[in-house]
Amino acid sequence: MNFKIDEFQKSLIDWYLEEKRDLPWRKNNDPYRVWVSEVMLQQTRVDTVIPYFERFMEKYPTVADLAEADEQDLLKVWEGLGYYSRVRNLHHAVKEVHEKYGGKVPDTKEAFGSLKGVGPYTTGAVLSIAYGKPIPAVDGNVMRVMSRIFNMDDDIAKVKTRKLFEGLVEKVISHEDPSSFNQGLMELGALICTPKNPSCLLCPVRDFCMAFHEGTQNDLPVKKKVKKGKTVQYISFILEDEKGNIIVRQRPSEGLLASLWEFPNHEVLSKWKNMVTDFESMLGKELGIEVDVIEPICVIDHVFSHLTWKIHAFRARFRGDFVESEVQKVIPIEKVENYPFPVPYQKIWKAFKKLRGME
DNA sequence: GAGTCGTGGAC
DNA sequence: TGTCCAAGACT
Repeated sequence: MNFKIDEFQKSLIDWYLEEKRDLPWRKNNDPYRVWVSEVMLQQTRVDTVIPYFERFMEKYPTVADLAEADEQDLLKVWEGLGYYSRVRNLHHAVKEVHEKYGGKVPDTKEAFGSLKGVGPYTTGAVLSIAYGKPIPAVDGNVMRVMSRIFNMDDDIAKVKTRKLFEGLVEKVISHEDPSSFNQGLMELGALICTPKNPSCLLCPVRDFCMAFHEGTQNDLPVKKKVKKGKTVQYISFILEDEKGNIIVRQRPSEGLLASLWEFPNHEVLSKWKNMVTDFESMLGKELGIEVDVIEPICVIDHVFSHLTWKIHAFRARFRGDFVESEVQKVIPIEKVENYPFPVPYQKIWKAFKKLRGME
């Protein structure tokens, strides 16, 4: 097959300019705006991101606004979007841009690419879209599209393969319009060159595609399967006093769901005889209060990328002097939702409200 | 290089 | 219910 680069570029870019979706972050090319969208879109679907992006840009329209933001407020805006270190890293990086670059997002690979949370993909995406730089932006879409166009069976789960594709894109990227070229590859992957049942008959670069030529498009890309993680059981109490106050606590600042809030809980240990009574007495000693379980709320199965939680949630009442701290508080029931909670605890809270007839 | 780090939608 | 993800980065 005779692969003419300029014809390939034109076919892809013409198609993109004609068919691109009208998405909120495509309203203009403000580098900060593009940057925020790219961070939100990491491993996250477009439909999920849209409402979060709108709210985020309304609350933090500029670098200066975000630089001055409060960490807990940011987590609340990000609540439910997942991969919470993204927003912490973004905050850190934006503060650096604010202080070190006077609020102007740097336009070089070296400066922008060394910011926290900005990897090879985000570097290429932001610099090509916002500044028109011919730098590859290789994500899952691009690897799928390229592996089909060049009929390559390299395992796209490997870092080495991403680098291979970056080298390839460098050779074929348009220097006229790098933005439309990069976005065109991704848009093609999202709309036409889909993981399953690609719409090859509608594809603008079908004539350049070796996999279509060979009929191998359904076998590509090759990706090693990830093994699913183990299940860990937890027991959790929503603890109320007579006045309707609730105990909440903050998770550690590093690791899974860092700095988000939750209800008191503990992993169910195999040495326990009865998780309800064992946790009841353990919590009572730990917090210096009397704890009485009232009734079960629900059981939540929550699947993460690498493990599963099974949480047994109960209503309970507490009496005595609870000692508060920065990470462990008694708050009025109507203020619970001011705190950022991960989804499994949101579900428990919702079930609790229903049980108590609060909705 | 292999784990860690979320969530909800499609099939 | 199970599987595979979706515009990745960090350790």
